[in-house]
Amino acid sequence: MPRYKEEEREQVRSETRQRLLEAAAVEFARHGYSKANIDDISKTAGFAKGTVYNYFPSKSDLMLALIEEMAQVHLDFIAEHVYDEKAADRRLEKFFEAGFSYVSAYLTQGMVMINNLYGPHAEFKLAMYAAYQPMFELVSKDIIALGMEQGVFRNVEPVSNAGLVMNIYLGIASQVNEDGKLWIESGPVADFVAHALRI
Amino acid sequence: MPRYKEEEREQVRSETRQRLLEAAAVEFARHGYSKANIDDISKTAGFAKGTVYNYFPSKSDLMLALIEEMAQVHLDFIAEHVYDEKAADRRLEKFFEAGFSYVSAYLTQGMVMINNLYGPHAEFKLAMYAAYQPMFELVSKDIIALGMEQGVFRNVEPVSNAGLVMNIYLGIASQVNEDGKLWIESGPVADFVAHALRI
Amino acid sequence: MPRYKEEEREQVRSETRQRLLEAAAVEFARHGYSKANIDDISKTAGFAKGTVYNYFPSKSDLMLALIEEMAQVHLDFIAEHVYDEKAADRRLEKFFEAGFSYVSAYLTQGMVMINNLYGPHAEFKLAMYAAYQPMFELVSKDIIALGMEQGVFRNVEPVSNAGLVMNIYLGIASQVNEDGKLWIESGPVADFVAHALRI
Amino acid sequence: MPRYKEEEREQVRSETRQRLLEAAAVEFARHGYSKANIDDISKTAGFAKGTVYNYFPSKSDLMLALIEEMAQVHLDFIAEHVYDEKAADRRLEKFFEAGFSYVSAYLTQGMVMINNLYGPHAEFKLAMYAAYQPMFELVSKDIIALGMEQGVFRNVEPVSNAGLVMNIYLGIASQVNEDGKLWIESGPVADFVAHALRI
DNA sequence: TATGAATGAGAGTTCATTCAT
DNA sequence: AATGAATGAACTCTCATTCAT
Repeated sequence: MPRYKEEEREQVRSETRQRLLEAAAVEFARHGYSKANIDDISKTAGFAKGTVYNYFPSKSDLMLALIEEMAQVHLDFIAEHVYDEKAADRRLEKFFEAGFSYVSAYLTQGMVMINNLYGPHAEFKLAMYAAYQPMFELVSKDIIALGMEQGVFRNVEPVSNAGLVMNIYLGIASQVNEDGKLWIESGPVADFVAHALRI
Repeated sequence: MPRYKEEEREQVRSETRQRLLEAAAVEFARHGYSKANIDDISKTAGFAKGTVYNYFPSKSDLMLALIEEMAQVHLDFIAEHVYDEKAADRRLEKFFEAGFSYVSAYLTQGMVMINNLYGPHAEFKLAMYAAYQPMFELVSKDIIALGMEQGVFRNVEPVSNAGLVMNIYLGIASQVNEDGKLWIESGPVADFVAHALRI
Repeated sequence: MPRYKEEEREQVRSETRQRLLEAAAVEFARHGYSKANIDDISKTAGFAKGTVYNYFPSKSDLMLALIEEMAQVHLDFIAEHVYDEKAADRRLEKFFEAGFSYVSAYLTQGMVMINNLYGPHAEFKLAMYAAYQPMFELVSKDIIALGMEQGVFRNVEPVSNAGLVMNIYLGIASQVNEDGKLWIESGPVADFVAHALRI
Repeated sequence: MPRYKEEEREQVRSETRQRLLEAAAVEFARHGYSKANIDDISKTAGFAKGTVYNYFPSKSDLMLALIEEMAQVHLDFIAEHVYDEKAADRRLEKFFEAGFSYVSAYLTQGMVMINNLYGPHAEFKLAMYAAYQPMFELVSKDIIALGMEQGVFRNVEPVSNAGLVMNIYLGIASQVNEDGKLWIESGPVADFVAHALRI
């Protein structure tokens, strides 16, 4: 049996899919979902128009797949840094630090994230909420609730305060410029939030 | 001279324009800028397609006009309440209270504001920044800087902290549901921010 | 009130619609439903592509409207001649005579009729059956059953024999060539059927 | 010489070809020629897309090959039964009986036959006429002309009357439902035609 | 001032066909 | 002999915009 051939094919498919997702992020970021067009996405990925449809049934499925992928990478990126620390206030700092690094490093993905979160497509908004649930929990449990246990944060409602923290993060993240610069650094932001939460 | 006729005509034009802007808000909110269509906007306003073009040169000019109009109403609404108070911390409370009232009362306008702020159209984003500059100044000067003068807020950078406050406001405002409900009330939010700013 | 303008508009719409239906018949006849394309239909009618969609919501709705229209004209054409006669056997002759005239005169419509009746589109086939029900009844009641009453036809089941007569008509009609010629004339066919039905 | 290997390969090719033809019949019957697609045909046959092109140069060649094959089977099926009888009127009965059995037993092939005969593809229509010529001759010579020789049929033009008989057969055959049922049985039809031809 | 018929560029999607493996 | 990834022409449908009335 041509098992070797099989694997090779799988490899090719996987790489093509990845290139398409990256190209989709670029185009969605540049023009927004509605104005981005499949032809350009394919071309950007180095393929012909039809190839997209060998991998994703429709434009919106392409976006949904991209959302999944982005959320995973984003979470991994942040978690890796946050869990380096044990103290909740240090974790808070790391959250903003890593978070801002992410949007600087992944400019296009960041824009797509923001567009979906605040944009008019209910379908994508819901998919975002679902995909970002783990990150939300990281903040509410492994930072805020933890800080309360550790006695560094005052007694607040972890869920709604996690909401505020995420809001602040995303609001600022939405304002990266095209060089990956933000109008404020992670330090002052963490500071602001720490003041709000500290005992 | 038929001055009286002139005024009457001016009156009609003004009302038609207003109805078109309101209809535009409804349709832009419902479908987003790209998917909203001129025909539906006219129909919603009770006119035929061509009428839009008698008032606005293009779809994007319609949006730009709407941005102007919305920002004005929004600012008036908030200013009216904020300037009722003299104390900066009370003004902060009023800011969130009035702000949340606005997005509850003006659901469609609120959605359009958010879509433009966080959406992919650079042109509209810039127009938003310009149009919301006065509100930004209200926060930085007449709330934060004032609070520092009054000795209730610690010594912070007024501009960047105004940015944070606006971020928090807009981030939460972006999550109104279709009944005008928000996931958090203005009290806790003002409280969170007050904690962050208070001496 | 601009009643005159209104009527004029109605007039224009009606003519445009008619031209589109005729062009559709031409293109559907020439290439079949699937291969016929909206662009060519519009062009044939002397309009741009988009105009079709100002009159018919979709390609298949265009076909359905065409089926309605054709069936009406077809029935009127045949009924006019058949009801000239009182005797059932004369009516039978007239049915084939007028029927064959119709397919000669309305070449494209005839082809579309046949394609729909015997083609793969269930939706169109059903629409055809519904639209041709009146003609079917003309044959079963006003020819066959009548002939039995008049004592010129033997006692047969009117419905299934009407089916056979329609089959014969349509089968032959399906073989018009592009000059409107048929391989057999109405006389021999009427004769064949008369022999089959005569006492 | 590996003559034995050669035969084995020939065997495989022949079976694959047959399976492809059967799958093509299924898909052409279900969706019509234009909407049927090569991918589904291959999948239905249990092969990958490319395989079709190892056997048939194009989609239309696949249809042409299918037409040949179907006409052969169809003729054999009918001839086998018709030539059992010696008397022309019995042969006529057998013709309809076997004919109707064929379309009941070979539902998909029957549909493809009808679609091609009455459909918009001139190329396929011509191929059908050529492929069904032998059956046409069977009717005109070995039934109608024979019946005239035997003195059971009146003196008619064999060719055009064979046309009528074929028309009747095909017209009725076109109305099989998906269970293989027809709206009329072969008896009454043969009877109708016998009446038409009998002295 | 308001209308709505007509336009045509543009977009998503399908799919016959090719070809390297 | 069989595979299936890639291609790109072709097609349906949408809609901002124009303009004669």
